[in-house]
Amino acid sequence: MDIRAPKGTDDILPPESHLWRHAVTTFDNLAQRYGYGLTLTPLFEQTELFARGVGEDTEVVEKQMYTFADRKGRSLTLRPEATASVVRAYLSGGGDGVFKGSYSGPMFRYERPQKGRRRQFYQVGVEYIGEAGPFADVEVIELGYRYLQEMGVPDVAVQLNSIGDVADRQTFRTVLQEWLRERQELLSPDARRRIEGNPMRVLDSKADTEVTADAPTPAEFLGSDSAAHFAVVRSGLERIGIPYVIEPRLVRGLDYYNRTVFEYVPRQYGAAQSAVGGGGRYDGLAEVLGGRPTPGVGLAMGLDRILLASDGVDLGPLLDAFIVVAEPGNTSDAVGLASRLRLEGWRIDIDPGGRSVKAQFRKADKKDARAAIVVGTEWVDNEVVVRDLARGVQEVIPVEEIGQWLTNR
RNA sequence: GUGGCCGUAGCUCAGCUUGGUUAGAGCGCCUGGUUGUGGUCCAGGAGGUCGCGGGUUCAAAUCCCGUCGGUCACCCCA
Repeated sequence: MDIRAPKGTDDILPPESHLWRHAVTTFDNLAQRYGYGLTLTPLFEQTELFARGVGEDTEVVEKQMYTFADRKGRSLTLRPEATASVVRAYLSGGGDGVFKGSYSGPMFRYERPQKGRRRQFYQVGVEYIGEAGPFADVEVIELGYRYLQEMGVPDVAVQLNSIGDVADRQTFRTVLQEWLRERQELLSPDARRRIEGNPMRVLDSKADTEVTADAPTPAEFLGSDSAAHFAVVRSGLERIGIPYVIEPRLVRGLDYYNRTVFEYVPRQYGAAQSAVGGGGRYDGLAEVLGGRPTPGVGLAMGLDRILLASDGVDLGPLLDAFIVVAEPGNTSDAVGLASRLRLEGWRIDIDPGGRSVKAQFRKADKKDARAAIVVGTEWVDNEVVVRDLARGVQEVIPVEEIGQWLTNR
């Protein structure tokens, strides 16, 4: 086999894929409980959407996008994230009122793969569009935190910061730029390059932590509105019992953020890519994309990293029963029984290949079935043997009682 | 884009330093341990161009060069 999956992509097969399905359905259910509706957007968009939405000076747009020309020469890009798409979809649909959307699916970034970083990776997320008030921030942050709890990710720290509104950022940016220019020769080449284009990102660069230890932080430049907003976000989180820590240097890498930004970081997590999720407010994004000014706040969580950080979740047995064909002559009856039980909604598998009873039981075990149903000599009396595989006990019951028997297990 | 480590059975690896008869282990897989019964145990079996190409040598998984691939880290992000 000389054709393999492209660099940085993975095949996710059973049984591991069951965990992924669980991750997605858990998120779907949670988002529904918070009033978010499923929002499906294209996996590729006009390149312009990300260039403008995410920001020309960001790492993502500068060198991580999968961009290609289609047959008519249009520049398209596989989505590196979903927020810009959802906001675009909101605006395309009229862009009126409050919109709460959730999504899940693959994102694409051209990077050197490593642990917890793939070229095709999977995110779940929500966007709360059209609401400027701080309780939207609180709700989004809470939802992400609850999700990590449900996914068995232990000891999650919510790192929180406010980088101010557009005006605050402008003031801060100017001051920070000045401060950085004075220390240019101490900074890494990357950081020096960013002074003009995107000075805030120097702050959370690990290479320059020593130099920037006493640099000005966004918090010192919050206007009264932003400060009040942030105060309510914090008290709101405390009110519902979501623990957080203020991280003054957290600024995040995408240009569209303003005011509240946050990340979820599991403590004691070995891999280098520590954040399993993050998000923030993006009140200016809609305008950048050509829509009317619309506030918004959102969240994205990386499934790959969540599953790495998770202690594990118990999915329970994958099959309700495995049907064992005791003699070749019973195959047709057994297949018929499987059909009926599946129609009733039970998860049933069967091996009609004429293997030994022993082999079929082995398979029942391997397939993680709760029970085995043996179709054998009792069939002429309309009976089967039902065996509880976990307990190792079995009994003979009439065929029509199988459903009842499975229900009571 | 930069750097470290690694490519031997489906998976995880040993063997390579001191080149030499049929290349090993564990797990997994298949079959069996008589009478229709799994998960434990026991026995047997299938399965390998030693990533690929070239070189050195009487002889290369083992030494040298190249190449492709994987992996981890930096940068940055989910």
